[in-house]
Amino acid sequence: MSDVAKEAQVSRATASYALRGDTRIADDTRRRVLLAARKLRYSANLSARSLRSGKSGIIGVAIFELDKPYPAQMSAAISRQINAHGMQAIIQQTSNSKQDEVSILRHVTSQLCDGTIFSPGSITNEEMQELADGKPLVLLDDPSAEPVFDSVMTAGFEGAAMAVRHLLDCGCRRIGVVGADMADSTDPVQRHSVRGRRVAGCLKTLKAAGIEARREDFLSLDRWDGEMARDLGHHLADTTDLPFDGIFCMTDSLALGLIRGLHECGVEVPRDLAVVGFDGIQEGESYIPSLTTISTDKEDLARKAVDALLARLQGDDDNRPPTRTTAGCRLVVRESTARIR
Amino acid sequence: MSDVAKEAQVSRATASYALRGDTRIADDTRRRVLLAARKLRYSANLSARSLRSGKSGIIGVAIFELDKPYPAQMSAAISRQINAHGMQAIIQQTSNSKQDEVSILRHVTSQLCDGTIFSPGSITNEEMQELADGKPLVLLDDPSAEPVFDSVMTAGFEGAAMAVRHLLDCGCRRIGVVGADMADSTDPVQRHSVRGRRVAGCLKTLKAAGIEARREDFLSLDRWDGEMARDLGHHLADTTDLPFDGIFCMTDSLALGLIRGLHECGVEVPRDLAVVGFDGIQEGESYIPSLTTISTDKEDLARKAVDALLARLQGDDDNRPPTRTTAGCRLVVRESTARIR
DNA sequence: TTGAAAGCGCTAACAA
DNA sequence: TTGTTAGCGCTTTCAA
Repeated sequence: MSDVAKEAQVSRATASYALRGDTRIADDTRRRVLLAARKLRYSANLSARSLRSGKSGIIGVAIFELDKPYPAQMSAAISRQINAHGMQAIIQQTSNSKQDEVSILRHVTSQLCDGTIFSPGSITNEEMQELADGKPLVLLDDPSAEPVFDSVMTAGFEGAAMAVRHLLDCGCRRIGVVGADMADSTDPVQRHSVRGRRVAGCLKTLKAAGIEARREDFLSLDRWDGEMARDLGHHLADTTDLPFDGIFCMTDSLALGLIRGLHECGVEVPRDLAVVGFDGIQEGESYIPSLTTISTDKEDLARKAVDALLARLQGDDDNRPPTRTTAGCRLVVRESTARIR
Repeated sequence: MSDVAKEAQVSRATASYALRGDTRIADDTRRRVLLAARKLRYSANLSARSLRSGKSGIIGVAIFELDKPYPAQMSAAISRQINAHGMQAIIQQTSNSKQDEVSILRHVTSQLCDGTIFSPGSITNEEMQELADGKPLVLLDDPSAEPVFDSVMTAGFEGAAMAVRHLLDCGCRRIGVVGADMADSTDPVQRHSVRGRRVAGCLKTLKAAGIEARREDFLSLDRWDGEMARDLGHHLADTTDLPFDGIFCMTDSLALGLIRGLHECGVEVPRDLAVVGFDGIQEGESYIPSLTTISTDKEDLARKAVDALLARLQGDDDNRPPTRTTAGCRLVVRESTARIR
């Protein structure tokens, strides 16, 4: 920077101000400095700036497996949104391991990022608060009953309710749910989780339709993983009498795995039963059959998350209570529920 | 750090050495320092460390669209590999825009990362060299004729040759190629690109089989995008006589889009023609029909890329010529080529 | 084996 | 409107 200042015949401080567009600097001076900077191909040292000012212009995005479609598409959308605000986005993978979550918060988020959009796995609010070290965090699908951080939620309750409503509208009467326990909607720990809210939505619609939900209609899985759903499909198809004519899966990946598993055993969707997913991943559109789903509006989610973070960053009032917004979602009807009643 | 030093009753310098495991510090002293650090929940300030030492322990991964399966799965693998070496990985999206590529190199890579694994889009070697500012770069599928940086390649030539060989083995005689021009293998600019190498592989196998390649069997697309392939599928299916009995697609995403497009017009894979993709994305496994593909070994690619970067980082000899390695790949035969001859 | 002290490149308070 | 100057928290040279 000294070189730039010398070239522009000003002091280092003036150069610093001019480069960052401080209004106190005269237009003419600023122009001279910018010219000099361009000429010398100068760009400010991030470490030094960050050390001194505590700001880096970098926003972190921390999310579980990036090789799964939903988190990948979500973080891509958030990253674009951050760039649109002139900041740099860096994405990190928590791999659903607490150790990685802690390490990211401790070594990158709190150190380097002005703020982070975080998809919490097994870490607690207390741990986050300590590790974030005062840097603002916006959580995606925060499962806490008492929010401590700003968060953006997916519309689990409304979405699942719509999904089951749609299955009923398609004429389904024996509805199964894949990826959760019926008890998840009442369990104090699971209740506010993605899973709990989606189950609650299912139950609401079933109840409204006068259908009694039964525990055995909820098929839990150890992980939300397409391979597990595929195995479940085999298992379901092999039971002598198919117990369901419609299935709601907690995620699109589960739905696609399930459809594949059923297919491998001769049960076809939508011919033999209807399937609805949740998330709206791109893959569902070109799958055969294409997947009916509750599609979360990822642009909307990204916008709300980034806006919440920027509000905190510019925030005059650091102590205002955490906000909680919900991303839009809509039912996208495709082939997987195209049943002749 | 002063606090830690005081707590451990040593000087700040000693604390610094002890924390980083310098051998000069007596075991006993080190233990005292580590204990103090833990007690005070101290962790070193990244900006300060990086400003002073020029090292951050962070490796960058810059890749085009993260919402596409192949780059997402690749960067996830690289990120895990970096973590396995005890370093932090940050992923950035170039969105295939030169502006983003420049911005990432200028503001993050050269400033913050000890090195970067970079998937070049439209940026030139000269620009990278200037922007990287001495920080090592490892390129993924570097298209340059004269490499300037270390790089890891996918086995485009061998893979494509295998793919077409497999189509021939399945009894296909009228083979189409989707996503490239025949001229790409000879065009001086495209020749070393992913596209050019894959086309060259096709041509080699065809020639060896005594089949003359025709320009019109190569169906170019503006972008490697599933939607474009889907449209192409419509178009192909609508021609009175299906011109191909086997198609090799430049990528799995193209293959899935194409199969879907054909399906929408009543042409079924593999019944009416066989399709092979390239990349080995997870989605191909559970698609209906499951996709035969040339699967790039992503773990191998990640390992080679990270090893090359670490070698440069520890490198005694900064001037040794750039290395170029190739990731393994294998033919994975699935339903999309299961034809009765 | 440890400590004192300089300084990485920048920003921001203060002075002019 | 611009310049002077004191650090931000750490690492590393040099001296003890």
